[in-house]
This record gives sequence, C-alpha cells and structure tokens, in this order.
Amino acid sequence: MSGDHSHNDSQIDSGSRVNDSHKHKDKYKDKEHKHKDHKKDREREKSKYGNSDHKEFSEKKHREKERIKHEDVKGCVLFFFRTEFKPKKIKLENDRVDKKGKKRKQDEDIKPKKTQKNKKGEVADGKKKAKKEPEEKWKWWEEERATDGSKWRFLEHKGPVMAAPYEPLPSKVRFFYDGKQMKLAPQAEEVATFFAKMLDHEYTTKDAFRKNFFKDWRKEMTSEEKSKITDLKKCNFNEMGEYFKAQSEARKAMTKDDKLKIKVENERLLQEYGFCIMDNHKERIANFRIEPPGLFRGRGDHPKMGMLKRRIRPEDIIINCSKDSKHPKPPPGTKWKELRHDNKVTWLVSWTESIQGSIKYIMLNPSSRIKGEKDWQKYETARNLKKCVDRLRNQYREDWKSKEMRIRQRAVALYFIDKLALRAGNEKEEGESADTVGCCSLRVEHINLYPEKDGQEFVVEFDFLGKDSIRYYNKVPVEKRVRTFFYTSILNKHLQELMDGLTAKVFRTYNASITLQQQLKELTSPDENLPAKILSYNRANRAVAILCNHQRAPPKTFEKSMQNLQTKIDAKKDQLSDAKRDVKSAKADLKVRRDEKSKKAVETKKKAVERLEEQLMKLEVQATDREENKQIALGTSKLNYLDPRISVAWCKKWGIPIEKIYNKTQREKFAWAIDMAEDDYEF
DNA sequence: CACCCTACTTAGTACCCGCCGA
DNA sequence: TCGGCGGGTACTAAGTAGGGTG
Repeated sequence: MSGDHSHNDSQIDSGSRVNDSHKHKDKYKDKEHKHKDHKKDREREKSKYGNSDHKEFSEKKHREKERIKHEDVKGCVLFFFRTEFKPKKIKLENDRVDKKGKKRKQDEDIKPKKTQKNKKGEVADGKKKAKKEPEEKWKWWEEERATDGSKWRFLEHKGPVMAAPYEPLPSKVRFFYDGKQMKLAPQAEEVATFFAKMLDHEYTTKDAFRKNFFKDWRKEMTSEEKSKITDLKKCNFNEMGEYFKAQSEARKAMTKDDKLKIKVENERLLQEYGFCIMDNHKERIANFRIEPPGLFRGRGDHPKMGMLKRRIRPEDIIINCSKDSKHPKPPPGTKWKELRHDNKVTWLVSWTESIQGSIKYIMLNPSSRIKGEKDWQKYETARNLKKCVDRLRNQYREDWKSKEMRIRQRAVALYFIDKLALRAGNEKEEGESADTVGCCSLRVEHINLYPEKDGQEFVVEFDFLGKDSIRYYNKVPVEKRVRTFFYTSILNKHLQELMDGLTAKVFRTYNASITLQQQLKELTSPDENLPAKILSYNRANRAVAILCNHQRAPPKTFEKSMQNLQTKIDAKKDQLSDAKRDVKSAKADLKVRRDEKSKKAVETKKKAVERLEEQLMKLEVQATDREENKQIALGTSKLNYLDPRISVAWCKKWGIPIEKIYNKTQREKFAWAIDMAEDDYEF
C-alpha cells in the first residue's frame, strides 16, 4: 500500500537502528557517564567544524530569539524550529448534555462515607440498567460528558497534608565550621540538614550544586551566622549525616508493632485526605501532600541544582472547591492564600514553587473520571489521526517541494515528529533548566548529515539530550527529498488545520499505539504458551518504548539478578535431566514388569518432566525478557501512550488474564478500557 | 504575534514493603 | 527469621500546549 509508506518499517523493523542505539547505549553504563560523554561528543562536534561561523555559533549557542540560520560545512542550513502549534478546541465525540445537573444537590445526598462510592444507582441517570456488579464500580464512561468546559459541578475535599514541621537536631549532633563547633539557629540548621542528608550523593560534589546551595543557605542564616560561615568547604556536616543514617537504620530496625502504628497512621491520613467528592462520587486524590522543603534536584546538567526549595505555608496555598461544599480548614492560626471556586479546572490545591516559580497542583488519581475521560479522549484523537494520516503524510511530502521555505521546514519537522516520534520541542528559557531539546528546538550541533553511511544513502544522525536529559541517539536513513530539503525546517502551526484536535504529541500517541497493535499482530503466535505470549507482548511494548526513547538506568542489581536467574535455570536444567533419566529407568522397569504400577510410575515421571520443562521455559523466557529490558522502561509507554483497549483486546483474544498485563493500579486506571473493549477492537 | 501564565500530561527514580528462599 | 529482590508506588521534575494580553 503506497499510503502506508515505509514509515513503520523504518521504526520497528529497522533492526539496524535498534541495534545501533543499543550498541551505543552499552557504552554508557550510567547517566553520569552518558552526560559526560555526551558533552565530549558535543565538544568534538564543535571542533570538527573549524570555521569561524561555527565558533561564533557555539558561543552564541541558542541565545538567539530570532530564527537565525547557520551554515554548516556541507553548506546545509538548519533552522531552529519553534513550536507554534495553535490550540484547537477538541470536541468530545460524545458530548454530554447534562439534564440532571441542576437537580442534584450534592451536599445533601452525598456524605463522604466509605459506603458512598458504591452508590451509583441514583447517580447515573438512566443508566441504572442491570449493571449490578458485585463491586458496583462507577462506570463514568457510560455517562455523558459536559460540553460547557466545566470540569465538575461539585467538589469537596479536606485540603492538603502539610509537610511535617522541622524538628531541631538534638544538641549532641554537632556542626563544625573550620574545625570549630557551632550551633546553628533552627532556620539555618534545617537547610544544613538537607545538605547533610545528601552527603554521600555525588550531587554534593558538583560545583553548581554547592554554589547554589551555599547561596540559598546563607539567606537562611542569622547575620551572625552569615558573617562566620563564608566558605562551604569549611563546613563539616558529618555528624549530621551520621545522625540521619542512624535514624534511618533505626527506622528499619523498628519493631513490627511500631511499624504497624505508622502504617495505621498513614492509612488514616489517606482515608481523611486522600479522597474527595466530585460530582457525587468519592474519588482518589493523586498527591495530597504538600511537597516538603529540601534541596532542588534537577535532572541532567541543571543550572539550579542545589537551590533551596522552600517550605510551603498555608499562606502560599490556593484551595479550589465548590462554593457549597464544606471548605477545607487551614491549620490552626493560619490562613490559605486564597479560596476559589473554579470549576473550569481540575485541581484541588495549588501553590507556587520557589525554584522555577511554576505552579504545582494537587489533582486526582488516574483512576478518576476526570483523568480517565481525558485519557480516553486522547486515544480517540489519535485514532482520528489514523484516519487521515495517509493524507497528512502525502501532504508533508508534497510540502518538501514547496517554494516557501517555511513550509518546507514545517514539513521536515513534521516528518521527524511522525517518523521518529520526537517530541515537539518547545522553546525554553536559557539558564533556567538543563539544555535539552525536542524536534523544533534542535540545533545544528545535534545533527550530522551523511550522503552515505554504512552502506545507506542519506543518513541523518541525531544526537541530543531530550526530556529529562535522556540522550537520543539515532541514525536514520531518510528519503531523498528530505535530504534535499533537510537543511531548512521550521515549526508548523498548521496541524490543527489538518485535523481537529491535532497537535505534535498526538503523533507520539498514534505511532505508539499503532505500533503496539501491529507488533502484537506480528509477534503473537497462536500455539505459544502463556509465558511466551507474554514475552511477545513485552516485546511489542518494548518496540514502542524504543520508538519513544524511554530509557532507564540499568537497575543496580541487574547483573546480580541475571546471575541468580541463570543459577536457577542451571539448577532447573539439572533437575530436568535427572527427571528424564528417571523416565528412562521407569520405562525400563515397565518393560520388565509389565504391571499397572510401573505403568503409572512412567506416567508420573513423564508428568514431572513436562512440568520441569515448562518451568525451565518460563525461566528462560523471563531471562530473555529481562535482558532485553535492561535499559528500556516499559512503564511510561504502557501508562501514557498505548491505547489500553489494544491490550485488553489482545488479552481477550488470546485468553490471557488481564492481570498478566496490568497490575492493580493499572487496571484501575484503565477500567474504562477493560470494560468496553472487545476482542476485535481495532485502534 | 510574541510573550507569559496556567493547566495538565509525561517522565525517571528513590524508596518502600511484602514475599521468598536460605 | 532474616536478608535480599523485585514490583509497585510516591514523588516531583520536565515536558506540551491552551489561552490571555498588550
């Protein structure tokens, strides 16, 4: 099919690509390494271009606000992409007309009791039906959705759980400055403990971290302290550090009883603060605790690492709830910053964080209606893209020929977003965060062009740090036209014109989901047993994770756990050969005796062999799976990119228990999909 | 349109806890 | 009974993108 272009082949089947990236990754055993080496790479990159243009470029880096073009040695021009996607209203495919809304007096017929959540009859208008599951979970997906942009009609909650107040250190725990003991006032002491707790983390050796920490720490000091403490190197936090280590040891060594007490208390807190009432239903809150103060740990080479994340007080907190709900009370003697009643948003609590000045929120759990609807909708948008993706792809190919540079650039950006599942790459303020990029913020230094490489024509080599400073490295043979036009690219704004609700990230969702579906089709063989099928599923999942570049640091215990597994496998093999020998001798016995008893014995022994073979197989599959998964994170794609209905359908089709694919939390999040998808679901 | 703020999704990791084998 | 390990979760950073403003 011409419309189906080489797209997916190049993503998944291009074994070379996958292998390449793996090979590459192997060189980078841990993150730190990765970053350093990456820097080196970049250095090399720069020096490679000896010309002054490039020196100038690297000095200026991406400071330019305007789109400036830069020539590289090959005479290619790369434009900075920018995201200029303009939002478009997303229409829900089944907009809800709420006829009942007015009539409902939530505060009357809802009491935040445990039994509440199972009352659904009176809520789901006209949907009472016979859906009397034993557990009677609320099926919000069978109800209609609001059309007016309101996110809820009633919202009641107890507010956040504040961070535990600071407890000053016992006086026996000393701090030394320049070899002399010094008692710090609680304010400065608290901040010092943050540092002390991180002492054996390598963060504390980084210049930026130390500099930022020290600067912010000094702000918390009394003037006396400030005048004394002028050099971080002269600070000795060791006793503090030891103290906290001892504390955590003590916590581990606590009696069962004490541990239980803590557990009970946590449970109480969860019951009290972990739920809210939203539109007649008790819903779980995702993060009901205010983030405690501490030292900021950015990811990658973050310019603000080590800065003090200050303590959030009630006076910093905005509460959002229904006017007619029981409002959460601030702690005694304090006030909230603001109490508002905005049902156009989904959050319950917000505050401004002190590092970037961004707003943090308390919101609902993924299992909640409000998150679930949105998630469902996301996949519906991606399915809409499926319907017109051929047209779009043809269009951007056409656009490569456009006379207008902007259009060509836009088309190239879109091509990479589509083909490589790159993120859009929004503009970031320099110096505010780690230097990471996405498709539209790629700079010349992130790309190499080869007319010919490794026997392939027109190869583009990407090497950059993306979200979370995760390295993206990939060599991609591109279509000739792209090469021709590659040097020009700019951001597009027109996605919305192409399709209702289309944004750059929809491509990631679409390509991830369609890839899973295809891979499942391809990899699942009917006569495989269950573990093998699950391996196939994981492999399909893995293909997506690779596409989306979802990496993880290899678990610290990886080598060891592989060894353990291998030991188990070896042991199992031994058992198996023993068992086989047993069968043989039993058979020999049977030949001689020819009685029922020996016949039975043969049968049992055979059974044992079968059982062992199965167990062995299971272990081997597990080993393969784990090995292949060494530095690939499946969770992110599973949770955020793969239409759960594809997985549900696959399970139904092959008789796989859903529990094998989704754990409890995931089943709660995807309850809608589990309920609605049949075995023939097509993404 | 550039800029800025806000809202919400996506992301990796630290850590916890229950379980399992020694 | 204990230590380790492995899955699950909590945490919170870091993205995308909508929407308002001047």
